[in-house]
Amino acid sequence: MGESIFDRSINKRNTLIKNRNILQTTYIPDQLPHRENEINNIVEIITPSLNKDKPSNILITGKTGTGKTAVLNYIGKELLKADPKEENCSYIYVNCEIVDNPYGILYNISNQVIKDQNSKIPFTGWSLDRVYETIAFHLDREDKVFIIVLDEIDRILHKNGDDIFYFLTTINEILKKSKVSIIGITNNTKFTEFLTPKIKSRLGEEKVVFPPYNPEQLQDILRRRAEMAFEPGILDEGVIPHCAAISAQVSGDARKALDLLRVAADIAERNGDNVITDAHVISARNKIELDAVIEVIKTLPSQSKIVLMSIIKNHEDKTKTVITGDVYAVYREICTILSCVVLKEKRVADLISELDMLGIIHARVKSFGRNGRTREIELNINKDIIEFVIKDELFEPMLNHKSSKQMTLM
DNA sequence: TGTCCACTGGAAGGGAGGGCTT
DNA sequence: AAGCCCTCCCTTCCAGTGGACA
Repeated sequence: MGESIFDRSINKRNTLIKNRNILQTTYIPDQLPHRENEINNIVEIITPSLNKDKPSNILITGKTGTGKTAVLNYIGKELLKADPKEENCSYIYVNCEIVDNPYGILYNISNQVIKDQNSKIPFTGWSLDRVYETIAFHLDREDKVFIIVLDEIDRILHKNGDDIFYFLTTINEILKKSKVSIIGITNNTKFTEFLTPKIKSRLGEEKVVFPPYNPEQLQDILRRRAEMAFEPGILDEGVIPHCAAISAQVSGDARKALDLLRVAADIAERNGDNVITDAHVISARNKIELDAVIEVIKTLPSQSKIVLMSIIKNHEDKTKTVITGDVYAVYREICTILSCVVLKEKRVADLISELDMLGIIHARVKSFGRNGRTREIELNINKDIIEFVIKDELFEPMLNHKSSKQMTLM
């Protein structure tokens, strides 16, 4: 065997990280420290399901990285241990962020309920009513409790999700034998405000709030993971407190803390350093932020990219404030140059709002008196980064056309 | 004090594209 | 093949509005 270009890289790897898996945010540890109260609380509520009694519906709220998903996954595992053959109770987990339309969610649920390959629901094509009926029919063929966990439940709402909530919360009136109880998870505390009162009260029969971790708790969580993931002695003593402090500042986000630690370790490893230090944590923070931004911009639909480009072009004149109308004018020009479809004002205005929600720009509504009321648009991210990312085949013609000065910047 | 601008925000609906059903 | 259905992206329509200016 000859030498491979990977040899050097492979030798350098795995010197620091013993078990990378443990630092991934998807990893479910055997213990979830500092969530004992929440776990007990939920367990108490859903225990009746083991006797085929319907537990109350639960609405779980808490910011990102407070362990909601981890806890619910953990509970699902434990429930299966208590009832291995699922004779009394089945646990169904659906992440509404991945599939956020009513059909998709029901399809997802049905896939876990209907085991018989031949009666499966097609992933599109049926009417929702038919899907409802089919799911209800299959639920009732058994005689047990179905606990349906809807993670990121607020995502459904924007997509006309009223019907699906109505279905899920009233389904017990149709069922003769089986029972369904819903556990909704959301990080949006205002989520229930948008629900009709009936659905609101049904969905939130019980409420469990996950508070953010404080810095000490975050440190403890990180220490436990680090012990399993790393060889001993490779962590500078400041590293864990530093990771914890950074993420405690934001929202007590354990996911972020773990990301920091993992990426810091990656960076140290790649540099061939023997010890993970504060400096690595700082690089990690920058890298994570930058990567996230780049990823968001990269995956933007091309029309949004053009809108974003229009905003940048408008900002080249530093003296004026950029408003929706200006952006639209430039947007038209760019579309013409690229010879692509020109969307209407309303749509472009909506795309601007979306860019704002993604945090790429800051667009707040402001009144200019006689000059109308519109959005004042600012860039939230370095323009060179955006241009660098957007510069794909789509924009080659435009960048060449506009100015060669711009090109040299990249 | 009222006017009036340049939109905003919400709703409704079209139509293309996925696919099922008969 | 014709008729449905759902979702996504988009257009059309319209009432509503904060504040500079007359």
